[in-house]
Amino acid sequence: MGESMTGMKRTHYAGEINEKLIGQTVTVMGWVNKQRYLSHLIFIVVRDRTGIVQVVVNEQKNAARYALAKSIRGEYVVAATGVVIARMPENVNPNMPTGGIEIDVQELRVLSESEVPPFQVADEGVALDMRLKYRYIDLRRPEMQKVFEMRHKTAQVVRQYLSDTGFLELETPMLLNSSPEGARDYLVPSRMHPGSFYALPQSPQQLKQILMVSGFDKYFQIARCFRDEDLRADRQPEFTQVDIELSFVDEADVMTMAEGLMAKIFKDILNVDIPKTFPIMTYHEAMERFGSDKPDTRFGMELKDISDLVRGSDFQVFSGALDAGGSVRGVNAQGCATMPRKKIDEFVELARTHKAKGLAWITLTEDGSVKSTISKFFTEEQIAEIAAKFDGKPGDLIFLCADVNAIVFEALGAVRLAAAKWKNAIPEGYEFLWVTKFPLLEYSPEDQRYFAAHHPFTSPLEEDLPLLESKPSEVRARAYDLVLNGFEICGGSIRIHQQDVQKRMFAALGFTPESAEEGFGYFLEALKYGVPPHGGIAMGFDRLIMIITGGDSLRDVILFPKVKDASCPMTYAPSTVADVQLEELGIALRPKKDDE
RNA sequence: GGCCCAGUAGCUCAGUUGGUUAGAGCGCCGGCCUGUCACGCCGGAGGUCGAGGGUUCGAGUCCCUUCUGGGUCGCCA
Repeated sequence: MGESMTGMKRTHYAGEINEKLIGQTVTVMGWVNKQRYLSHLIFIVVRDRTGIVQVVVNEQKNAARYALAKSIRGEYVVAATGVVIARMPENVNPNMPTGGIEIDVQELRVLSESEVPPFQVADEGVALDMRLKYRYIDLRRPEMQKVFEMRHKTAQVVRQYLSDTGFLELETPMLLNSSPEGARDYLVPSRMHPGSFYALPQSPQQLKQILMVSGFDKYFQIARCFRDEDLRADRQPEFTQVDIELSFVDEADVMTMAEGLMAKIFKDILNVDIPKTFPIMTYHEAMERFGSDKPDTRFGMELKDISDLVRGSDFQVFSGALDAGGSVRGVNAQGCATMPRKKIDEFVELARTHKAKGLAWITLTEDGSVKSTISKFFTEEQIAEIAAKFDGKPGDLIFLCADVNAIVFEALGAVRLAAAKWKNAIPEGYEFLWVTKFPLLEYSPEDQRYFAAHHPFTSPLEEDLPLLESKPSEVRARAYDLVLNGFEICGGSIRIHQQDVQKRMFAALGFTPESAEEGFGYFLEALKYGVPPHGGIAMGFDRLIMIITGGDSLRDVILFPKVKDASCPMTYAPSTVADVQLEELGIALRPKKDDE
């Protein structure tokens, strides 16, 4: 049920009604945020995307209209025409932007009725699955409207800035072909070619490089990307990145461009001035100091290597790790000496999830005494020496971990972050950091071969090129990540533009010329016809919006996000399809086995 | 695929050692109130305690299985 709006035309948004309009006749249209009945008066609060405004209905002025108003319920869509009037001083609501005025109704229509909604728009703390199932109601909340307005504005700033600095916004296809390496593809079957499949882009990587071959020189695209991998709070199967590529540039050129873009976004959207340039740290240094390639540098608690202090000790865990070529390192959780034993156990468990065998600790209590899990194996002097290495003070809690470096870094990196969160020691603000010179290749023991850490078109550092065949794991990449508050928000690299280097790269990855041709044929072909030196960067647009809006999940900044099993609670996608559709595509489904 | 946490009214939650008829706030329905605005007051409806099985004289509470959601490891060039 609902009336037509014929004859009525919206003149203002609810949030636009103000004292300047007093005496004017206006028409607002929107959702009923709240009704209040007071004997012969009814107050209806109308909400639209700009705000709310109160409409007054008086029984004595028109009984029929009053009866209609009385039937109105929450979330009905209504149209109201009336005169803007000033409220009597005692009736002003100072908590409401439009609290000084109200609309004295002359015409009221119900454009659409609403069932009682499953939750109230004003409710805080509604469970996520409810919000996602009824996302259209959830999105009516002013906070959500604000998030997506900011998302829009940020996209506008990106477009404006890049256009102004000579970039072209170009669209690449969504229907690509699957390529080896990398994440799982979302596949799209081809009706015209039964048995063949398109793949949705994981990123427009190869195509944007081809655009450089084509001479477009400076390209960008706000591109939807797809990866069929498991979800996380900061990972969705489809997401948006600002994809950028430039020709005739080196690392510094790309980084300067990205710094300018960030400065523009933070100024225009948040009115925050950020540094003109960001600090640069190598991957190696980031791991040594923070145990992470995306460290949150808003707080200290840096990792320290105490291998030399504990070498030759009777403590098997430490000496064993050292003998195996690993290290003993730790992190000083400053001010955490009061951490309850139960909480400490959780930290040990946290380290274990990151494959550490355990976690030792030294508590420097406020009264000057020292408690430690390793006191059996070390003298008081030795423990004092270790504590001194961490600049330990009474009230501190030092965590120690021994293993191969990769595990020590990862475990302590996680411990460092968790300790700072527990202690509430992470200050507000925005800390940017470039992390550079990532390893080019990573060895996979399972597959007994190297994989590209970034992608196979990332250029090695020129000085490391001779190691590509002899010591592949020591080759560093001309890659750079931009880290903001512990989130990787941009990643990019200078690409390989010389055919011979590209061939050596594929060889290092275990491809034969034939298998490389099979997997990347069209791309390798393109590289034969004049390739400018080029590089680029991709910005995780959703993550950036999440940080800008202060959210802690990507789901807060994506309209209709997927949940843990990659389904959509609102549309119920994915779904089965009719047999006839499968037949057209030449697809037969394998019958389910009993144990599935 | 592994591990951890949660699931009680439409929503958010409480529910003691396993013990009478499972509660609250908000919302919803009805009534009253001529300046409400988190309106107030009176009354009312609303429950397969996620599902299934088990232990027990007795299960929201204990055990097993399972489903749903969240977090995380693997995975994510």
